[in-house]
Amino acid sequence: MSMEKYQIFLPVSGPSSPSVSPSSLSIENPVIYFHGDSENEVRPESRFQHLDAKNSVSQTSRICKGSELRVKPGKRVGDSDDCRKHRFAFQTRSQVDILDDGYRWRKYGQKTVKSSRFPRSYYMCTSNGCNVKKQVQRNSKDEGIVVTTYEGMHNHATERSSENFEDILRQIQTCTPF
DNA sequence: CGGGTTTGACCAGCGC
DNA sequence: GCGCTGGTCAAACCCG
Repeated sequence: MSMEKYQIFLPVSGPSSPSVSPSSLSIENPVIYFHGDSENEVRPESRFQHLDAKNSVSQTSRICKGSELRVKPGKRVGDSDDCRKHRFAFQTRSQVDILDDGYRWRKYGQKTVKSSRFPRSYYMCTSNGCNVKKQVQRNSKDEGIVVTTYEGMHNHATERSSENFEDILRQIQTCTPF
């Protein structure tokens, strides 16, 4: 794995330590991208693009762009704020799509996307009042890589301990200040 | 029976 | 204006 693959994009605001802990996975060469706060005029997308312009980057920005604009009458207006304020994407090399991050997720949709030959799955947190969503998709260039995009902040604690991956995450962040 | 998944339909934004 | 695309809904279904 190249050194460049370990570059990490830290959020300008938002979760200081993302609750991402696929402890049940065989994590190999995690590649993590954090998406900054667009409200603060920070455009981390450009930094994304130099690393992986064709995959998770463009999709992440498209996802949130759509979520901001598409608010149905009387339906979850708060989603747009969460999306703008807290979102990040990361990649893991894994055999399974679903990351065990300690939260409970309900799948609410799956779509085939044009940019990838693999379907994109949509999940929402099942905790009452928690509007966090995530999207999971395999990298079309490398099907061993799973791209996970989180939107929003959990307003509750994890249901299970997720220390294993947090340790890994901490090590990565320590090794690669950006 | 309750909770989660599947899947087709629907809707809105965007590009042409 | 229209078609394409992505995100969400919701009914049907599955499973413990």
